[in-house]
Amino acid sequence: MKIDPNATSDLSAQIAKGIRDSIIEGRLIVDERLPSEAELSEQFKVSRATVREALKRLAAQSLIRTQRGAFGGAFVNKLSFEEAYGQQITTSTLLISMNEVSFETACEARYTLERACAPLAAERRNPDHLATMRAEIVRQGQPGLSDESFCASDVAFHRALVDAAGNPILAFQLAGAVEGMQPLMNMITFTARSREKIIALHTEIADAIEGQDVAKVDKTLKELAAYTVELAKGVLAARSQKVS
Amino acid sequence: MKIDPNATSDLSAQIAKGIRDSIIEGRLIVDERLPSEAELSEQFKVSRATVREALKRLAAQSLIRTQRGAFGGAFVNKLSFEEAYGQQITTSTLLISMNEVSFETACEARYTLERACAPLAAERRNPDHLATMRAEIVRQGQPGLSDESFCASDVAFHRALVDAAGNPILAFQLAGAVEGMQPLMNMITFTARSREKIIALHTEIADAIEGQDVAKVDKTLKELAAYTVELAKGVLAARSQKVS
DNA sequence: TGCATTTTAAATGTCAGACTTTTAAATGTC
DNA sequence: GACATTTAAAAGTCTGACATTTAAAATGCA
Repeated sequence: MKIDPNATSDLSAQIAKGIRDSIIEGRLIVDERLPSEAELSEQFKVSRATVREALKRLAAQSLIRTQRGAFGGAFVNKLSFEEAYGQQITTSTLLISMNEVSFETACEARYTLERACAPLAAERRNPDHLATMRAEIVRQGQPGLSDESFCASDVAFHRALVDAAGNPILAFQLAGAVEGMQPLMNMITFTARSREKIIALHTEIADAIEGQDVAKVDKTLKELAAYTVELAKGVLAARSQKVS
Repeated sequence: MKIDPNATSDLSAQIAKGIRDSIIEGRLIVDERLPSEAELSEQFKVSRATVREALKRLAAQSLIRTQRGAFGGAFVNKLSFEEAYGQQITTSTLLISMNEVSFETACEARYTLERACAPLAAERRNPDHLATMRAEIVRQGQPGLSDESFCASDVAFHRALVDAAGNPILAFQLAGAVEGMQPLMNMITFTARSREKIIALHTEIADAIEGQDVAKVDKTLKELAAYTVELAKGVLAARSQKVS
């Protein structure tokens, strides 16, 4: 693994890239220990500080973990679903908030993906998933619930639906679409009437999932998507006024 | 923004978290300049080296960019779709390769999502998308094409399909599912006969997209998914033998 | 011998300070 | 006014030291 002497980027970025490629291409395997910082600084002919910056970059992507003490060091990290979810959500949230993505676009993406999960969820759902969905529906009906808590419960409901599909890769891809929308959703004010309607739709969805009625799930999710966009219309109008 | 004196993690991780939260929650806005490294090291009462490690962590997530020279510094970075795609693909690839995700699971996720895009793609496709798909089909028929190049062209074909849906957020979520599977796909040996069959299916898909025949696209994608899993069966058998 | 304790060495984490390189603004010169 | 030069601020890099953590190795004791 060498570093390009006439590259434009920083040394620490180059070194990080070299190690990252080694991990991605399997030359470094999970739990393998990297050479110590001192050894790496010799190998790459840079100072320890520079090596450390490179390692921090990799740590930020959960590609390595470090352990102090004798026989410690940097180890190739087995990326867990948990960590991957977190990164995915951070990236999605920022992507949506920084690129003036319209509510419609984000909403379309989210519900398109959710509807794709629905057939699998209807087929594979188990009592746990159904119980979670029912519990969240109850929570959503609690009086005095803040808009943010209502949103969080909404996310939990949909998360249960996605989990019911029983495909962790699918769940991972969807985490971003569902949770990355939360900032946008949080701008909505949910009136008592709109909450009632959403809860009714959620109940229909849970019933249909339980009854394994794929067509009904699809239809209701479509309705929910349309209603969500409608609710957002007011917010969007207010936002565009603020800009002008 | 303060740092917890009895936290377990490193100072650089804590500082990075503090700044990261500020960005995510909008207290720091796009293109805003952070204080210089020297100023940050004063604010947080740590050395400049520690501040730099924190900043490198943020740079690795594309949350900031740095510029040298007078009036340079660290700026909150507007996360581009390009950058987000890259991170998403890296994360997905590692997640799949490190967690013994079965070919079936990854394949199911990928085709479930792709099928979800299909109706939108059929509706919104423009001549560019169709041209790209046709071009990739031609490439796939070239004699002497390596398996890896065949795979890469396959990815490009499906990328065009996803792009045709005209929803960048959807495209972003799918990038991981499609491209993250490449290492698994690369394990398959594509015989002349299997290539022929895949090309035929691709042609059917392109035709159906052009003709805006949603049902046909869906049916053909389903077939393609099933055929891909079948092709992988041989590889999977070989892999499980190697383990035992 | 066997167990508890202490020591030790190797590693990361942090710091302080110096020097290098890049960059754009300020200044000077024609 | 156009071009060259200076300058200052900032990131990038290096060096060397010290602090802290950790597990293995050595030691001591019953």
